[in-house]
Amino acid sequence: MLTTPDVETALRGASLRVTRPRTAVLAAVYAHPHADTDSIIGAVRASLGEVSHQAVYDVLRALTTAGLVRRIQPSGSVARYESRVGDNHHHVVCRSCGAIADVDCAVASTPCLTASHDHGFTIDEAEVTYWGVCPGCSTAPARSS
Amino acid sequence: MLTTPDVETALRGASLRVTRPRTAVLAAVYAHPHADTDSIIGAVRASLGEVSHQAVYDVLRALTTAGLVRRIQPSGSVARYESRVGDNHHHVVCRSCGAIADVDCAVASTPCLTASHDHGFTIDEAEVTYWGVCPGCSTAPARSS
DNA sequence: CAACAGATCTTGAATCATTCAAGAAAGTCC
DNA sequence: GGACTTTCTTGAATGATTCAAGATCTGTTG
Repeated sequence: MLTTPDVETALRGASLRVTRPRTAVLAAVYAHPHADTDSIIGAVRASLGEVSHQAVYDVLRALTTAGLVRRIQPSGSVARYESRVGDNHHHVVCRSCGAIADVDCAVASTPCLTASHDHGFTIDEAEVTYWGVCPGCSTAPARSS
Repeated sequence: MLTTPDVETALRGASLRVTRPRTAVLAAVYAHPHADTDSIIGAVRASLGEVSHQAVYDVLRALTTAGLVRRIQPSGSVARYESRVGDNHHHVVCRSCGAIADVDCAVASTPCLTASHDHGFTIDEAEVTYWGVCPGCSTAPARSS
């Protein structure tokens, strides 16, 4: 569990002003990895009372820009946020229910960055998304059938 | 260049009915790799005259389901489609202008699939997205500055 | 070749995540 | 404590994508 002072320290460390919405949003991202914006809004409101969705969007963008959280968005999904940053890990996404789990890359640090200079691009990150079916959905038949 | 008969053969091969919108959409995807839906609608209308956007959406979904085209959607981008399927290749995306280029995976066929059974997921695909800056944007300063 | 059945296209509206804008409120620095 | 700037609130707008109902066309059978 992350304490409020921890969160405040993280914010100040990133030269961000410390406000109630910000501490609550950052704490929510830590508490609910891979949560979408709507879930985060819900979590923030549960701890602070009413907070505008716009504030949450703004805060998430500020935190993402500052590098305190990472935004991920698998195809067909809304934006999701996580607090694990800087440790080159990847994600498995369930094709059936959309669940996301972390996966430490088997290969060293930056795996497929080997394809580096193709087409003259200057590549700075390789993002890997594994697609499959989660344990829950592989036993239970797909809801849609 | 792909001829109309080629496209029709591809459609029939996938057990899809051959209609004008479908041949035009499939040809457009072949002609404009990584085009977004709106561009495809434009290309289709250029060759057929008026076609409803709904038809294009339907066709793209049918083609995607049939495996004739692949849908890709990097974070923050709208859906894009490409005709290269079945050859495990990946993409480089320019952070500045959103340009997309193909990258053949340096590693064998299914690169990072090594992380396979983490969390009990049954993984069937590993999708890699390289993020960087394209040649054009790396020389010219970012438009936004 | 004609007719049938079902898939596919057209039209028009709705959804929903995200963003824009303007003013009020709060945080930081002096 | 006060001024200045950033951030939050409120309310509306945007835009890709989807839903729905009816008309039309394709592939197939008689």
